[in-house]
Amino acid sequence: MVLAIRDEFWDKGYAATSTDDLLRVSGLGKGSLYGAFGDKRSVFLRVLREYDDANLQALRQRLDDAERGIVLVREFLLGPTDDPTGAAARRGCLLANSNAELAVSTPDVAAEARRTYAAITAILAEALERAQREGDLDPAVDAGETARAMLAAQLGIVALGRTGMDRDDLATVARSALARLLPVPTL
Amino acid sequence: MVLAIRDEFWDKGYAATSTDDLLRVSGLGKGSLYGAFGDKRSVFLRVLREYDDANLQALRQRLDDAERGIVLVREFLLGPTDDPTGAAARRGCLLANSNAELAVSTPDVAAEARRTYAAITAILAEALERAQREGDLDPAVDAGETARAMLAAQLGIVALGRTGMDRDDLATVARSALARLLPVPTL
DNA sequence: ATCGTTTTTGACCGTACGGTCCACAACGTG
DNA sequence: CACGTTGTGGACCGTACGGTCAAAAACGAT
Repeated sequence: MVLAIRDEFWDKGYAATSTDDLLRVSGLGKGSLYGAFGDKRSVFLRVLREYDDANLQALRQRLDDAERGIVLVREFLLGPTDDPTGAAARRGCLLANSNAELAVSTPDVAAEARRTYAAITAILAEALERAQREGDLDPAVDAGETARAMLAAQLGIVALGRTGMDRDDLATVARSALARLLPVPTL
Repeated sequence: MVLAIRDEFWDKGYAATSTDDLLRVSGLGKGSLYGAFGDKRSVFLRVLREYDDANLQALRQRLDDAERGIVLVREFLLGPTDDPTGAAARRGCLLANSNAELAVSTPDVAAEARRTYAAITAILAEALERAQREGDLDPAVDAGETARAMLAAQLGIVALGRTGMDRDDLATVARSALARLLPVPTL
C-alpha cells in the first residue's frame, strides 16, 4: 500500500502526483490517509525515508552476505543495468529523482540525500578495504576516494538510465566505468 | 527574460513552477506569453532546448579554443565544482533535473536528454583522441568508452552537487574521478 | 447485546491552477 | 493625422488541487 504510493511518486515526481492519485493507488479514503500520515508532504518524506533506509539496509546486508568484497562493488555499478526489460533503469532512483526535483525548495530532501550518499560511500569504502584484504584490489588504492568516485559513477549511470538510453549502451557505460575505477590486479 | 524563466524552472522544477511565476519573473502579461510560446509545456520545452543547445555549443567552442584536448576533459569533470560559493553546484543541471522529474511522463524530455548526452559523449571522445595525439593520454585507451565513463562521472558529480554537498567534498569526488578515469602518462 | 472508542468515508471548502479572450495600447504606413 | 496591424494586459473561466470535518461504520470490551 505504501509501496503503491511510493511507485506513484517515483514515476510522476512529487509535484505532479495529486492527493487523488495517492488515494486511488492506496485504496484509502481521504481522512484515513491524512489521519495516518498528515499532509502530502509528510507522506512523501516518510515514503522517501523508508525507501532510503531499505536501500541502505539491503546494501549493508549484501556486503555481509557477499563471499568477497569486490563482488558488492561490481554489483553496485552494474546493478542498475541488470533488469532485462530496462524498466527499472528507466525508472531511476527515487532519491536521485526527488533530490533533482526538490533539493532547492525542500532542504529536507537534500539533507536526506547527503546523509544517504555518505552512508553508501562508507559501505562502499568498507567493501573496497575488504577487497584489498582479500587480494582482489591493489592495496595502494585509496579506498575512500575510490568509493566516492564509484558513487558518482553509479549516480551518473542511474541518471543515464532514466533518459531511457538503450540497455546495451547503458551496460557499456557501466562496464567502462567499472573497468577504469577498479584496477584489478589479477583477472 | 527567457533566462529568468529558465532560472525559475531550474530552481523549482517544472510542475512546481506556476504560470503566474513565469509572468512575474518575465514581466510579461498572460496574453503575451501564451501568444509567443503557447502553453506552459511549450515554454518549458523551448527553454530546455535552448539551454541544451547553448551548452553543447559552448562545449564545442571550448574544445576548439583549448590549447590541448586534455584541458577540456579536465574542465568537464572539475567545472561543476568551480563556483566558490557553491551556488552553481547546488543548482545542478537543468537538463539533468528535468529528466529526473519528467522522463517518465514526458518522453520528449527523455529524448532530448539522450540526444544531448550522446552529443556530449562525442565531443568528449574527440577531445580524448586529440589528447592522445598530443601525447597527454595513453594511446591504448579506448577514447569512446572513456568518454562514456566520464559522462557518467560528471552526471554523478552534478547530482551530488545538487544535494548541497560541501564544496570541498565535491571537489574531492571530482578530482578522485578524474584521477581514476584519466591515466596520465606524464605528470 | 450494549455502549464507548476508533477508523473510515466522501461530501465539502477555499484557493490557485492553466488557459482563453477581448478591449485596448503601441506602432508602422500612407 | 488616420488607419490597419500587431502586441499587450488582465479580467475571467472551469477545473482540480490540498486539506477539513462531521457522520457513519467497524471494532472491542464488558
